[in-house]
Amino acid sequence: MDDKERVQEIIKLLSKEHPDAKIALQYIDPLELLVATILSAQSTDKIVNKVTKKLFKKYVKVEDYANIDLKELENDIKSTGFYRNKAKYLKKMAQMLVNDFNSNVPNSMDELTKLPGVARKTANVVLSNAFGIIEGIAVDTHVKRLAQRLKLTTKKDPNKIEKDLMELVPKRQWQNLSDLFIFHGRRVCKARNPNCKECCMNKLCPSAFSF
DNA sequence: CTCCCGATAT
DNA sequence: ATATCAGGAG
Repeated sequence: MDDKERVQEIIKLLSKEHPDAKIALQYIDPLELLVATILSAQSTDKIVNKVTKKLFKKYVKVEDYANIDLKELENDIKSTGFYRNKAKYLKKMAQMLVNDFNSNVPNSMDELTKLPGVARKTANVVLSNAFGIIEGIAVDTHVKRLAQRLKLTTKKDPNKIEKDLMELVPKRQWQNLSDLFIFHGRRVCKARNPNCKECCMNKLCPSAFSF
């Protein structure tokens, strides 16, 4: 069986195991999702959701981020880590949204990736989940790790991994693939001590039991 | 490539 | 103690 057939079997098995696989970040509009996704870098959805619960009551409009004192914003997001960079990105991003995008979150890859702190991963998450627009596959640390272990790619660069996956999987499954890999990566195919014994697709994985 | 960085699991 | 967590910029 070639890789295209193998990945279809993988998706089938993962869908059965994780029928609830979908984004775990809490948000009610594109701005909230954009902010939550930026905060999620090298953090967990659990921590981000805890932070945004308070954050989204205090910051409702882009102007609220654009006008805030940087130190205060840093303090509000501190527990997500990388808080100085993230605060700087959020404020500059909000200023750009006000100045160049009429205070709205844009809905195209080109426009989103112009924003400070937003590259393809964040843009893909916002486009697909907030706007229903599929332009690519969100390759985060989990998608990267699983794609490599399953040998669906030989690349290291997330953008190249995204390209390989896009050629391997039909567009209608791009979103689901990302969600399934993230769920499975958190629960079973963990970075440390992956649970190959309990993994539903260990027969399809070249790396199974090799850790 | 390095740097950013607190919270959590092992 | 240390690796890792829904990354991106310089």
